[in-house]
Amino acid sequence: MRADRYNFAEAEPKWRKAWEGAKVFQAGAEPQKPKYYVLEMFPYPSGRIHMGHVRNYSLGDVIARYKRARGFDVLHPMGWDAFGLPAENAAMQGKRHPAEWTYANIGTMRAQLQALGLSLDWSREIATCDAAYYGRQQQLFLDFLRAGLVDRKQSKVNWDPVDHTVLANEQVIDGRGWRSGALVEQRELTQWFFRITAYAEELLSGLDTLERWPDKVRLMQRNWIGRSEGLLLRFALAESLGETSDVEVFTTRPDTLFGAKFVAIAADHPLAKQAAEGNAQLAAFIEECRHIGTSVAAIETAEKKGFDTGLKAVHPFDPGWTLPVYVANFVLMDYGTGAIFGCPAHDQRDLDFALRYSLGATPVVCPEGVDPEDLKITDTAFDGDGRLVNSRFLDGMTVEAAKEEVAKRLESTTLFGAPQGKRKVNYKLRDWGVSRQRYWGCPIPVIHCASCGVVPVPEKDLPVTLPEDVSFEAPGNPLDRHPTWKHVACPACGKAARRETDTMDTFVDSSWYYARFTDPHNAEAPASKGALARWLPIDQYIGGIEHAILHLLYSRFFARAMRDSGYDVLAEPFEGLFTQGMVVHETYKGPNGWVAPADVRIEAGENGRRAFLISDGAEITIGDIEKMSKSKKNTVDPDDIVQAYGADTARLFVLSDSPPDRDVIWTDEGAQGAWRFVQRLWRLTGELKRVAAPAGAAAPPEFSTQAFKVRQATHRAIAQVTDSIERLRFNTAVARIRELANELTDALDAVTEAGVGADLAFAFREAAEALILLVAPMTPHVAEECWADLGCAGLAARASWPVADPILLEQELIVLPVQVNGRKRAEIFVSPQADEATVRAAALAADGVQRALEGRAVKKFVFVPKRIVNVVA
RNA sequence: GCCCCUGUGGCGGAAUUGGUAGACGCGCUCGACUCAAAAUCGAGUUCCGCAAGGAGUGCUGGUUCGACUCCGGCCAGGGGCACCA
Repeated sequence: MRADRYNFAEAEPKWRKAWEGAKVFQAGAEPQKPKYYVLEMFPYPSGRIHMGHVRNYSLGDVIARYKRARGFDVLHPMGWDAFGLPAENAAMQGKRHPAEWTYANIGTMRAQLQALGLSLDWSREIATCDAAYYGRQQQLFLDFLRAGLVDRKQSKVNWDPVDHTVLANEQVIDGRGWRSGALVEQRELTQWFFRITAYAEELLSGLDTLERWPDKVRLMQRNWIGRSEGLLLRFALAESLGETSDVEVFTTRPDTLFGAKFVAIAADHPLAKQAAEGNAQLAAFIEECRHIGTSVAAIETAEKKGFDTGLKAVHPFDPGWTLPVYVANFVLMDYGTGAIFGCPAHDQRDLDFALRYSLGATPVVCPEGVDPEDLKITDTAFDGDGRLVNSRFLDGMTVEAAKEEVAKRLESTTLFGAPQGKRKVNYKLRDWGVSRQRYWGCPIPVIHCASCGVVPVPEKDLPVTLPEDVSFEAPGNPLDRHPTWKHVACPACGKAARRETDTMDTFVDSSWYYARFTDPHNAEAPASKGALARWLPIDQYIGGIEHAILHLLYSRFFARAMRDSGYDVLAEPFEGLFTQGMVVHETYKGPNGWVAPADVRIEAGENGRRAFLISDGAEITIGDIEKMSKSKKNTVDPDDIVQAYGADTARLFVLSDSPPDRDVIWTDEGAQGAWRFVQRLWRLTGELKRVAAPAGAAAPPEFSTQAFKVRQATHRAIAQVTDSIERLRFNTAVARIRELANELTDALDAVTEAGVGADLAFAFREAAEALILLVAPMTPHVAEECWADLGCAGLAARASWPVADPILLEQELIVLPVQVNGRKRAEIFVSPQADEATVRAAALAADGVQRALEGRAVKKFVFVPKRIVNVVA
């Protein structure tokens, strides 16, 4: 017996079981079909899923289910980005082992994700903290080491004094640790680095091939890589300082060389250290520079400060012209050469500095149409284009030509036996420091031997597993404190040696997981050749914009590093990328701070919405709509929604209304709207079933107008929903499905049960099945329930995508708007094939057109077939 | 400071990519059913106007038969980078 209401609580688990039993979502079962790899960024097992996860995985699931219906062998896997600091923090606070904490969270979150009915191949589930996974990562590390893509170098690192760990530059936000928020200090340590800079040019040019990536992300990566072309040039010192007789600078503006007023070097430049040896004041200044420079607050307020070393640099084009050499706090040691020449007239920073130390500013570039005599530099530097002035042999040249001329001359002159200048391309991109002094990460598989140096762990000894018996009582790295773990015999000479106790940055874990999914249980290799070849690249990757730079750039690097270590993978792992928006929610503020939505009652009237506390009825303030966060208490727990309305409602809501790349505002009313539609689908298919032909009925030879119209509505919806899904415009796909539901409701209202002939019955059957299949990627459970109720064979999840019949998309009569002078005045009904003369006659005869013309003559008649008519009078 | 994006009803948004602005949903108003409520169903809902009609996609100027869409200048909001020589 068919119930009036759709009971999701019964239906949803039932259909998930059916899918599981039939192994519908297992990838690779049909190798004869084309492959499609859709992947959402895997979650960190923080404890519970949030609405952002629901949105991310619902988006991916629509694509996965749609592509499956279109005949692809779909790979849609799920795993856990399971290493990282929170597990260790939890261990310190809750005295639980990080592994226990992590796997408990994974258990909870897996159950939550499964309750959403996602079409995932759970047989491929991985966790990066599993030795089966990180052992293969260690293998990759050794491959990269062998290929010369790994470095070990002394380096100044960002030290987080709270988390007791080194942070990558990218993990320092506003001078503070990205997790702890503590002010970062600088320390010198020997660190492991991936040589991502070796791929700077390739990572940059590769962006141009990523046509299915958002422009925004490509631009952000481009800026991050930060390519600039310039010139390395050496200034001779008028008097050598010890061994040092010159200083090399990098500049992108060699054309402004005749405007130079000073040379500035970084505080940690070797020359600065040398000069400070006999100069206590300079040494003090250098020390001062070291203390600022980390926090952004300091950088913003810090003035351009310098200290004159007393050294003089000789101008490359005039032996009699010397420039003072300053140590300056705004010169960075790790970009270019750590030294610059300053041209105050054409660089704002240089000007600020020159004004402070009265170094002058001679303009050497004059914009077109300005008299050089009128050129005055006061407090704003001119960085625009123009022609050279005050520059001897460069005078009159364009900036471009002058750059070329200076480069050419300095390349051919020599200083101390080497060319004085050299063209150079510089990048902002730095090598990727991956060492972390942490326990809960992938151990770096090398051994330090006093006699053999750094020795890679032999492959047969992989994985290097984490010891389980560790304590988190003291700060610092538990691996280093462990009594036995680090003491091993050197694989090369057999003498006592020491294991590397650093673990890898967790960004390493997420840089290749997509490759592991192709062959997740391989015990010999990261993945087999065949699996990589079959599944990569990822056809559609989906995740948050917050990973626009780091994760995506590291993954692109990893693919290249794998390629160059002998793996058969493409340089670009993600062919299509989609960055989805956040789930946001209104905030509520009462007298005692933020109030959770669950504790608020909203009243809406003509005069707007007001919020009241449920507990005592007191009115509270409705605040801004913001990203869901615990601090603002504006979160909605997905479990509560699934409990109250079912998974389909939650899925439908996050897909409706907002385009997927924009933020979606969670509202209770909207959730109820989604719930109503889920119920309506059930009722509507029930009503359609009552008048529809049985499943599999043959098409009648002829269709009445009424039946034909129902078929047209169905096929037009099929075409438009398909197009929307292809373009990832799920909000319009949902809207179009709702429109079809409205049209079918109207069609049902217009007939009586007795008046339905074979043709109309066929049309209703076709419509009901199409409606269900179109909505199935979004609300798969109710679709399955309706599908079964309609008597259709098999599972809706296995059914083919409906195909629109082009003949049914054509219309015999169309509505053509008629404008007079660009304003719509009438509508005429004509055949889409109607010629201009016919349309003109009909248009001019229309009442509204006659009225608007007021007897004036027609000056021009514009006719765009199937679109519009415009009468110009 | 530099770079980028976005501005459409009360709200989220749609618009065949230069061709009927406001699809679809939320909210609201009125009505039906009900003792009542919920649920459901029906009608309406850009603004001004009783209406005829007029105005209208942040502002402003332009191109065009025709502009939310293209171009110039402003304004507002959001994001990224940030002493990168």
